[in-house]
Amino acid sequence: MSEQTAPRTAAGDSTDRPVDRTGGGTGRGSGGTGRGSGGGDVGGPGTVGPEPSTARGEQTRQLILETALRLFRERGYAQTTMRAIAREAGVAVGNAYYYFESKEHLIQGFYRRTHADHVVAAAPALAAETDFAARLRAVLHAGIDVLTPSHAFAATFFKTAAEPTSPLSPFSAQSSEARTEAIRLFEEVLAGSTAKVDPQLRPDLPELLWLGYLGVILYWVHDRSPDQSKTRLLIDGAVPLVDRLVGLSRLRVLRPVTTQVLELIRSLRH
Amino acid sequence: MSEQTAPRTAAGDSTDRPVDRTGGGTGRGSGGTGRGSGGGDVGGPGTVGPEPSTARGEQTRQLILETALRLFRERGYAQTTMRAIAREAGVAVGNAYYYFESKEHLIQGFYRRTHADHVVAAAPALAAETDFAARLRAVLHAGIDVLTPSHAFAATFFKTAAEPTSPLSPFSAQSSEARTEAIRLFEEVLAGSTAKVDPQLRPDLPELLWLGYLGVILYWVHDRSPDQSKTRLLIDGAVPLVDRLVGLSRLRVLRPVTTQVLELIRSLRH
DNA sequence: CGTCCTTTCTGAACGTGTTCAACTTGCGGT
DNA sequence: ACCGCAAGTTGAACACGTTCAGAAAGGACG
Repeated sequence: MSEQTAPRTAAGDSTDRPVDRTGGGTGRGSGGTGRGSGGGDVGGPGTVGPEPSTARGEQTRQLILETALRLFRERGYAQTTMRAIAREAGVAVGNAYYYFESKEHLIQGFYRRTHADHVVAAAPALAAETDFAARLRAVLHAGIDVLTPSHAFAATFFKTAAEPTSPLSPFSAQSSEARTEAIRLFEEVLAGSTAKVDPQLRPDLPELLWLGYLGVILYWVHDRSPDQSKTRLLIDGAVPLVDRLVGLSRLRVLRPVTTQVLELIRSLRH
Repeated sequence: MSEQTAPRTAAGDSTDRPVDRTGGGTGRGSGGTGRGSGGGDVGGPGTVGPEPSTARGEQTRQLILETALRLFRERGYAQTTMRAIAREAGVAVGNAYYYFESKEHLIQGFYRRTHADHVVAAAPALAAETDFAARLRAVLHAGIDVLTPSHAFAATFFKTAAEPTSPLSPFSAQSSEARTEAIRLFEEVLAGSTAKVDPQLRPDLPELLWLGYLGVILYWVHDRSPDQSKTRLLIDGAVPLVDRLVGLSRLRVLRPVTTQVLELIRSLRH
């Protein structure tokens, strides 16, 4: 998809144009859904793509995104056509492309919302628990909880995230903001816990935990068991192991192994 | 892609038909490319999809596949259109669909060839070495060696393999044959080695090594370093760790952990 | 009111993967 | 020779994602 080059041959002419239909006037209520305007939240460089709003056009943007996500959930990603999204939202198909670079980019809206929900769902446990394993377990389960209603269609597009060239890849530059935010959640898992961690492991651990979370999601996507119950088994089984491993990393005897592993990981990161 | 439902609305009529062009007659030499015919190699159930050949039609099939793989390598997967494949192969576009269910299914031909090359490339080392780590390392490097010329375009479609609903997924029923074959390679790594493995781990180890290989490929796909040199680092760094881990699994003290991990994995497999 | 400008919005048109009804071939039977 | 008849082959047609030249809104300034 994203490696297209757009050949452009220019053949037809089509001189005449019907011209009619001056906007259907879809009513459009005024009251907002909260969400303070302000408009200064764009901030740092490298923010997400187009973001071309300076007025009530933001409403249109929301409307299109809302409609798209609803249809994705109702019919699935592939079954939802851009034409259908436009029709249901009461706009022209080109308008959707004014706000979103491509159909895939609509997914980023889904990511953002999902992450926000994840943070909310994890908050109570993070406020109450201090045990590392319990905190990690709660955060992982919260993530799957939030994702669960979307399993059927989420699976079909998480593949695009697996493509390296896609801007939706969790490793892409375009996702760096979302990635940092996600890692922060695991930083919090660690920070609020009583776990004693090898100091040389400490700075890298949140990112490693996030990578582990990606692994869980990868499994979840492929999980065909009812209610994805096996993913729950995976979490409950893996967390104690990770906990034990983190604890063991402080042992004198294992120090060399820890060092070796960390150095390998660091050399591979970039 | 593969979750399409094909709406079918039937609108246009188009009564007339030009009708002309009675086959271009592309010459087509007779000599075969070897490959004993027979036709009894279909064997077990669940073999790969259409497979509709009973004559020189097999030649057409080969021609189309050959052309497709060449174009993929020359221009990339997305840039190669089905029309271009058909044109270059000297057939109609519909003909390609007679032999291959979809554009994606052409990829399976690539998989098969790649795996065959992998086996060949790994053979010398497997014949010479007996050390487990050396054998594993050689097989992993051989896999990447074979894949390397295709890195640019392989990356763009390995994503489809990540989609659970795709028949190209390494976990799908349609891939079970390819999967079994790949695992056999790691079985051989183990069988020909002098390594002493915990007997409870032994039966599962080949599959786990194969999973590890998939992980290496996943990293390789995302590897943007020149010549994917980091993937080589990953292999050289991870193999000794795996080797040590396998060795440690026999220790009395670690027995419970080994058991626990194996039970988790078995419960997750299905 | 008119004139410029930017932002928003439109829908026909393009190239793509895929389908399908009809056509051509090759071959065994009579 | 003729008739089937299945395998092979064709290309127009379809729905889709995406693009683009331009129309409509909405200000700000005179």
